[in-house]
Amino acid sequence: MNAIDYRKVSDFFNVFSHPTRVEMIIELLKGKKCVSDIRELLELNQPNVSQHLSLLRLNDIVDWCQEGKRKCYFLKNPQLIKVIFDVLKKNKLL
Amino acid sequence: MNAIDYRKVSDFFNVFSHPTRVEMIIELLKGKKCVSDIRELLELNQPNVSQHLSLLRLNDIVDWCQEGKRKCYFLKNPQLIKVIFDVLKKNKLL
DNA sequence: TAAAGATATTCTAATATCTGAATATGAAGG
DNA sequence: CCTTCATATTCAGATATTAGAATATCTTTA
Repeated sequence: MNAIDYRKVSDFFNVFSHPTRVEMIIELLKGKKCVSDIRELLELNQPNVSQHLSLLRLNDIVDWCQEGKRKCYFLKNPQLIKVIFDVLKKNKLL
Repeated sequence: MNAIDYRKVSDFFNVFSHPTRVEMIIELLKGKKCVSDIRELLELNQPNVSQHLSLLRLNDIVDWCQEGKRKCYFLKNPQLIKVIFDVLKKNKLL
């Protein structure tokens, strides 16, 4: 009973295991952004942005809302992300 | 100046992005263990354990000491790991 | 409803990662 | 030193992930 789901944990961390996604998440920590904002900020092509966002979506890290023609992405639980990144900062990992 | 090294961050998270390594780390959180202890606990073959441990070593998550014929592995910064996993627990991710 | 802009999906090639088998290295005891 | 036990490294095949091109799907507005 109450066995740890190691896969669930590793899937969560896997979201953060690519530099592009880390950068996306750090940008989203500053506030909601639409796909083309992210595309320009990170200087990536659109499908690449979209693919990484879809992984973030599937892992419940982000959600989005429609704003006109744009889809605006935001962190579902910014507090969680903030806490984790603060821990990294304290440990000189960020 | 002070640019974030996204690769460094993603490399750190990558360590935790495999269920076997998550399980290893959780076991090491309970205390120092030698390779064969880990092998038996996780029911893995020896090279596999060794490979995952080497990744943990290269990323400065663990260190080891010789005890007789055995190599005993331990977390370099258990406090950091503990804090991160506590955050996960609070968020029902663990 | 047609057109245009914004985003998503699919596909492919390149690359990275994982596993397990074989082999190598290193330590302790005789 | 030689043997044995413990661990590490190397290698090859299988699998997964990534970037980018081509294409499809929404959404809004005319």
